[in-house]
This record gives sequence, structure tokens and C-alpha cells, in this order.
Amino acid sequence: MASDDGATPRLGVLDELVGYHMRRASAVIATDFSRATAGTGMRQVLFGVLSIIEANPGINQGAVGRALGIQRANMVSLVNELDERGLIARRTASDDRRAFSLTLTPAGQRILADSLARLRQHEDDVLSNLSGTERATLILLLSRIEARSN
Amino acid sequence: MASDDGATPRLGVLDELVGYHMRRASAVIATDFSRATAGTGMRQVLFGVLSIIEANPGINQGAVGRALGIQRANMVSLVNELDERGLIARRTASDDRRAFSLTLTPAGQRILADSLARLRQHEDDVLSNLSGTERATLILLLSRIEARSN
DNA sequence: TATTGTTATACTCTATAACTATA
DNA sequence: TATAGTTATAGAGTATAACAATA
Repeated sequence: MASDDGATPRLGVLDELVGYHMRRASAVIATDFSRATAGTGMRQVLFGVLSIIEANPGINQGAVGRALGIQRANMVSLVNELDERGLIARRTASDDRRAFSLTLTPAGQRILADSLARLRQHEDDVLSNLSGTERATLILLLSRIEARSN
Repeated sequence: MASDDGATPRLGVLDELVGYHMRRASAVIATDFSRATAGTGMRQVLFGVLSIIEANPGINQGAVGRALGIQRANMVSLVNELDERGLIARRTASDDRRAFSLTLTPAGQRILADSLARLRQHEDDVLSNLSGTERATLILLLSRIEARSN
């Protein structure tokens, strides 16, 4: 009789590691993101890019990548996709002919707003185990870890 | 003059979403995992599998996958890799000839213990922004989210 | 020389469908 | 019929190196 005959096997040393729990909780939220935006073609990365562009109109793609931890090379296809879908506009930057100046199109603003509404509702649901204070604490603690990205 | 001329562009709506911060903090920790285990061939998934097997000797790979949220199909190459590297042993389960009974080899126990030591040290470092209580709170809150994986 | 965007490439992770052998 | 393991495959995400145009 194997030791996993109960419903849930033991986690072992995994259970003490913040990294493990981060990974699993992050996966739960990513799955929920997919559910929330199903059928819209939205993805976590794309939402991030759109949000940065909305908050910083005229930003170039290198800066977007740096803000989100995405490599220059990988930004190319993302920006292409958003452009082809008519969600962003790119114009050669007036002050630097190497760079593109990115802005949201009306369609881009709409899909960002729509996704945000869906995500807020879904996060309220997935995080219903947490009080408002706990949720704020969670964001605070995660931000402190993010600050360690050197 | 674009609005991103300052050092850090604004995050926009992203900043309110738990999902975003989870993603970024998770990435910081994953990068740190790689640093901690550099040169050992250890990866987050493999560490997870080894930990589950250690805590549940004789478990089969389907149950390992269920515990970690890994699909059956994707368990195959992971288990193959661990077997080929001599870190686990698989024997046909005595009570079910379809299944493999998995256990750690001495080498598997060693690499798990070694990785754990490295990871503890690294987590202490990446999480040095957090007090012991805060760290415990973080794990608690993450666990509550994990529980929502339905 | 350094930086912006680009191409090419490769590896990991993840997801699905279909198969086999056992139960 | 259902389950354990397997194969094949495809799509994301991520990482590196090298190039052209511009600064």
C-alpha cells in the first residue's frame, strides 16, 4: 500500500518554500485570467503592454519591455500583433527616428477597459478568501519582492 | 517629449491587479531559483517532483502530476529525465501493473537536499525585505489562493 | 560606441488528442 | 468503461546572438 493512498499526497519540503506557493498561486490566477478573457484574444502579456502604453502615451517599445521585464527581441511580435489587430498605433518618434511612438487606438482603449472590468470581477472572485486588508497586504508583500529584481 | 522620459514609466491599471504583481514576483523568484541551482541541472518542476516522491515513496507519476498540477502527458519526459539521471527509481507497482512505483535513489536524495539548502539560503536573501511574520503571512495568503484551483 | 528595432533560433512549459495495456 | 502511462504535436513564453539604422 503506497503512501499516497489518501486523497492528497504530502508536499514534503516544497511546502516551506515561498517559491512553490508563488508558482501555484500564480498559476491559479493565470488560469482565471484566461477564463475571464476567454474569446477576446487577450493574454496576460498583451494586457500588460496595453496598460503601459495607455499610462504612458508615446512610449517606445524598448521602454515598455523594460517596464515589464520583456526582452527587446520578444517585444517585436507582441507589438506587431497589437498593431495588426488595430489596438495600438505606431509612428516614428519625432525626436528619435530609430524608435516608434506607441499609443492606443480607440479599439485598444475599449479592449483594455473591457478586460479590466472582467479581471476586476474575476479577481474579486478568486480572492474572495481574502479580506480587503489581506489583499492589500498581499500586493504590498509582492511589491517588496518585485523590488528585488536586480 | 514622451511621457516615459522619467526613469520608470507608470504601470497604469496593472498596478491594481494582484495578477500582475503575482506574475512579476513569481518571475523574480524563478530567476533566483536558477541562480541558486546554477550548474546542478535542477529546475523548479524537477525539484517539485523530487519533493513529492521523497514525501510519498512509492507514489505513481499520475498522482505526482495531480499534486503539482502537471498533466499526465507532460509527466512522462520529466520522469524519464529523472530516471536517466539516476535520481529516481521506477518499478512496476505490485498492486497495479499499469503503474510505476517511484522512489528517490541516494543520488536523488542528495540533490534534493543540496538544492533545498541552496534554495533556503537564496530565499532568505530575496525575501530579506520581509520579516518572519510577513513571510508566514505571504505563504498563508498564497495558500488561500491555491485552494481556489477548481 | 551605444541604442532601437529586427531576424533567426532554440529551449522550456503547457495543452490536446489519440493510442496501449491493464483494471 | 475507466485509469496509467505513452506518443505526437502545437502554441506560448523566454533567452541569446547578430544585424541595420540611427544617435
